Amino acid sequence: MTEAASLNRYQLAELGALLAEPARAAMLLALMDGRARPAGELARAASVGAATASAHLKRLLDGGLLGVHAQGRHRYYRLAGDEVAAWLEAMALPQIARPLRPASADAAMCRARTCYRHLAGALGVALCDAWLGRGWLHSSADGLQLSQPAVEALCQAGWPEPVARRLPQLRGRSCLDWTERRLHVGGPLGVALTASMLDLGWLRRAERGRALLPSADGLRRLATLGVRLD
Amino acid sequence: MTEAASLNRYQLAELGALLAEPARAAMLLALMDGRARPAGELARAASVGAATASAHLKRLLDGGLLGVHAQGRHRYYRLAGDEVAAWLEAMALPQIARPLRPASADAAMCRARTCYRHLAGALGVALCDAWLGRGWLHSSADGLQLSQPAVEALCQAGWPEPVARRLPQLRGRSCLDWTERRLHVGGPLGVALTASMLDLGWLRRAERGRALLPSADGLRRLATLGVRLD
DNA sequence: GTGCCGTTTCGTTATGCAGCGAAACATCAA
DNA sequence: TTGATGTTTCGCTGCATAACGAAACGGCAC
Repeated sequence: MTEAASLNRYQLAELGALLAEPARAAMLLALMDGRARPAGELARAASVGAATASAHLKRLLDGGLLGVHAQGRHRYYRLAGDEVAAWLEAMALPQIARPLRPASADAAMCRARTCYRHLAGALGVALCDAWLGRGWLHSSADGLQLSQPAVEALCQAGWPEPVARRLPQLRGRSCLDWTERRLHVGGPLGVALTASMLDLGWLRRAERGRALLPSADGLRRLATLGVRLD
Repeated sequence: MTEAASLNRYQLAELGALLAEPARAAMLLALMDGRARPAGELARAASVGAATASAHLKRLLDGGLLGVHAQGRHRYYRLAGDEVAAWLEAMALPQIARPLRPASADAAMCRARTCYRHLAGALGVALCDAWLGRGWLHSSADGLQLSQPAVEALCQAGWPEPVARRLPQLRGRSCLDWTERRLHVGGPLGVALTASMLDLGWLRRAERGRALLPSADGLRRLATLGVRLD
């Protein structure tokens, strides 16, 4: 059976239908940076009324693509999980778009961005390569793991010690980077690393979109950890 | 801009809409093994009339997902290229399907299958790993290349010499395997290797679907080339 | 030539669904 | 309490399009 190991025609069509509306596509794209957003903001992002947006969000929720948590009179929607983010990333990858229309490459996005909630782009790939090369990351059956020497080095570089000490307990998932076509660190480990770098001010989020902007200090610190951008 | 480096909401919706119809999804799934099929056969695969199928095929063609070549009174449709196949593979990957419905894993598909026109699954990954380990494959900026010692070994194992001699001129593309989550050899090199293994009878296509069945002889020969299935 | 077959085009019908406004519901701030 | 704000539900209209049958257009065989 062609579809035995993956989706059958109805499941595939159902997923396609969820993307088939520009309003829903816009909402999903707006959520790809991993932040949760209230319904009204998503309605504005999609340029539709509140009632329409609500209906679309319900469909995406029922389809398993979104999660939601209520807080006061707001309902915050987010992508349902890392798999959904990875899937969307793959869906929206430029290779297939290129023949349709040349994609305008955004330099900052190529350099560093969030892939859902972890670091991707040239910087993410450089980090993964460098640390694998130094033996700071090793891959086992259940994913990537940080070694003890890496923890020491992170502390040296200014990482808060209690946070660094917990990192080896987290598992990383290698995640294919669509602009670089090489692997970077995702999963709980990738998320934790990225969160710390944001906290430390080595990176900050762009006002809009998924780009991450490394600070001068951040680049210096990363260089001492073997991570260099050409 | 969120979508700067990839698709905007309209392009994403357009692609979604192409998948959103079970009939079109069925046609695409039927073409994922890389073979070209006439319109009538696709109509039957999708369980719709000839007129309806023709309209769907036109939409997929205009959308850039299919290619076509006429031969006599038949028109043979095929996926537009490797990127489309890879994109569909990503669309239909089981991770996102799992929460919707547990996917029934097909043992033969997991072991060996076509990823569009090249070998994927456990066997494809094993081949890639083994040959990279032996230095028979090396990766350069523009992809994977077969080394001369590998050519000699292939000839030893029964590969037709003129074919084997041409292999180092072909470039391979490393392709992420969705069941194994590791890389295998795609691109022109992967296609050529797979075609030869089919010609040699080391593999044969399953009657239906994308599974590839290795013969006892094929497994023996592959083992002499370092490729082993656990 | 004539008939057969695979395919596309045309014309038609019917259905699914996106969109909005109005109203209901919930939460927060006076 | 009352009013303001964020969100969902309901009812409605209009449009896009999937489906089929009939007919037209090719290529092939006799």
